[in-house]
Amino acid sequence: MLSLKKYLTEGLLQFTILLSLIGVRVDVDTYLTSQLPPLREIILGPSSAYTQTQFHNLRNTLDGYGIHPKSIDLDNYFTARRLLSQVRALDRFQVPTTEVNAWLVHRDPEGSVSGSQPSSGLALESSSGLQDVTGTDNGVRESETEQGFSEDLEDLGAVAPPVSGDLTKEDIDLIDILWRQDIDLGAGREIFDYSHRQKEQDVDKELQDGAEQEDTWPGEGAEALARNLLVDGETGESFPAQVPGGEDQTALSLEECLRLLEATCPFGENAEFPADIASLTEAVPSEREPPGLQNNLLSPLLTGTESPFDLEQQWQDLMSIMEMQAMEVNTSTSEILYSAPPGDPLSTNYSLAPNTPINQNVSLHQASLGGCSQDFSLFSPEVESLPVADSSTLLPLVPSNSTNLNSTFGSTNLAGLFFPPQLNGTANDTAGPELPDPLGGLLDEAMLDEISLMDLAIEEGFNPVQASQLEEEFDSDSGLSLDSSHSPSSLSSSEGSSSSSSSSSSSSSSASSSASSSFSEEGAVGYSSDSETLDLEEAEGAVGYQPEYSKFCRMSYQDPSQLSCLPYLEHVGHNHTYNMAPSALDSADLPPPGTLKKGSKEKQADFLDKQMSRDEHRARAMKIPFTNDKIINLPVEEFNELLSKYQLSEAQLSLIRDIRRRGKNKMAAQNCRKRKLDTILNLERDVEDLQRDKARLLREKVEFLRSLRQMKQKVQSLYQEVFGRLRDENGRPYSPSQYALQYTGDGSVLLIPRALADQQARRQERKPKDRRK
DNA sequence: ACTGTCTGTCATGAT
DNA sequence: TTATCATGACAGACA
Repeated sequence: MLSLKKYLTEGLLQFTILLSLIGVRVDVDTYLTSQLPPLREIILGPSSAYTQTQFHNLRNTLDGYGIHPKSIDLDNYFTARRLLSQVRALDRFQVPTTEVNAWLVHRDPEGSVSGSQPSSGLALESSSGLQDVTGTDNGVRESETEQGFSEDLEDLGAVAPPVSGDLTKEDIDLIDILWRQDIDLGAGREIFDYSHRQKEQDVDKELQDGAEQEDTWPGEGAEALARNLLVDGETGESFPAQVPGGEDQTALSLEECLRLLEATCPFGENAEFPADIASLTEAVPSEREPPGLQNNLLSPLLTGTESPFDLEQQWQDLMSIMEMQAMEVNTSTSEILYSAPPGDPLSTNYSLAPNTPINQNVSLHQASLGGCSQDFSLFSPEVESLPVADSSTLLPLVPSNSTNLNSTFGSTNLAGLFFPPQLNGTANDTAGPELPDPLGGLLDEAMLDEISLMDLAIEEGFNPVQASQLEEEFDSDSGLSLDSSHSPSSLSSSEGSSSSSSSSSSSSSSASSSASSSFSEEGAVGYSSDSETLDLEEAEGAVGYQPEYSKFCRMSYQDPSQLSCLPYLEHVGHNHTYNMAPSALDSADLPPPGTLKKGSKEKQADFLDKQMSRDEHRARAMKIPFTNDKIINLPVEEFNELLSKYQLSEAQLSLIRDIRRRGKNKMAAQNCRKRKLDTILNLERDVEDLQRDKARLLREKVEFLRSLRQMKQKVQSLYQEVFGRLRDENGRPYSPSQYALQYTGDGSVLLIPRALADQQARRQERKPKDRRK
């Protein structure tokens, strides 16, 4: 729990930084107006504070384009930037990992990540990106750099998890500070109110719960968001669902970007397409957005389609962030899945599995993981195969899409929103049927099959594990309580517990009870023999073998199927005389040879006599002059010395050696059994731990897969979006059947002929297979 | 009487 | 070689 809290705290800080670096401010403001407190708190607070710098950067940058800093132009700017960095981020989708988060936290704020993550999208900064070519001022570049960094964070899952109830006062204070800084920028203070935060936390809790119970919130969140999207929390500007101005500004920004893009790239073959578009998290694929953005943005280059400001996109952004937050919680400790080529540019995988973006999820759907089942529904074949209510969402260039906004947006079916645009080819040229599947390589069949199996396994293992955890908590107490309660004759044992071995089941239990205070955890060191006749003197201090006894109880308690504690306790009446302390053994003196019959002087003599072992009786019969304890436990030298002191017959010596041998073997057997039991218990614990780990890893894997799917869908939509905006010299769109975008390792985006792209895709597809072999 | 468990003992191998 | 230990197998005691 502590680790989780720590992680959440760190995540919050990371997320703060992240958001500050992202240009999501305006969008976030939109979210602020929503009824989704957690986002408002987590996102807005930090972002607004850190965005201050970003904000000014943006302003400076935007000034060059005549965008008013306080106007809705910011929205446009951010939208444009988001698109660019989305495209830019196409080549660095990565599985979020905790390790990476840490790395990001300590990362140089400069944003020069290329060294540590060569293939990351940050490489774009150094690459011949759009900005570089166009020679925009440094401000832009910096902001983009930061944004790229933040995007990386997001891509890597660095988004802070919902803090929920664990939000510490420091966190709140930090957020408060950040918000205060941001108030100047127009961010509504009410959003930062603690009450809001409480609500947010509640929602966060739901989100976290969703991590295990898998998302029941989306619909509500979407509705709430939809209701409140209309007001910009920071600027206070009303933001109607169909805000014409907003798109215009956004369009302008985009237009500028694209213009730069065009200037950079002649849009011929191999034309370089520096994709610097905003963060992925921020820009959950906005199927709606494209139309609106295109609308006015790309006037010279693109045929714009009109659409209102994209509410759906914002909603999706929100959902994306929330998803990542929720994901973060569960993936806090995961590093395993990160083995997937982290920096592997999408170019590597981009066209590996064209038109098969979703089929991998079949196994997921089949998985019956309880907690995740609902999430799986997002990717379930049925859902994915469902006809998108508004296919236009996937077709940015279709002007008529805007009209369908409400229908789609109103839908609570997330699956529909995240629906991959694979089927849209008919409606739009840009939405080519050959849309590559950049992430297909990450979701290979084997991986998914494994997940399916793990899902099945987890169902079996998870609950038992939890149960065992609870049982372990009871464990220590249960053993003692059972033990003490079980010894009905403890009182009777008190009479002769110091020196007598138990003669019956009752006395034996007394022995065990007395031993409870003196037994040594490590192995049986004592020895006591069965008693057949009364001999109080000789009776060796019978010390019950508490450890083994308790362990049996424990084990049986943990798993009733293995051992039934009660039945075992019934058998406790046996002579559990292990681990007798050497001192107790020494206390037993030589038995008076004549006391073969019950001594009337000692009441317990009867019982004790019965407790005598066969060897003891034999020894007495043979008139062995020393106790069996000594015979057995004395060191060899002392034992030999002892033997030398007496004139013993051959029969006596033989008996003594047998007694010693048997006695030692007896203890050895006890130790052996104890070890065996310990081994079993340890194995049991190991199994439980492994089951827990397995369940945890499976959850993490599921989360990763989910995020991967989302990112893949983002990529698809962005691909279509970007591709759809590309125009050749004549202003005509490129045919997706003839051209394709390809991402290179340095972050640049190339427009290459489809044939070449397919060829490269095939080539890269073989590599992983070869590696496997 | 039967059964399961615990325990002691033996045989055997290892140290 | 002897002593000791470890362990499987067996049998007796016990509930």
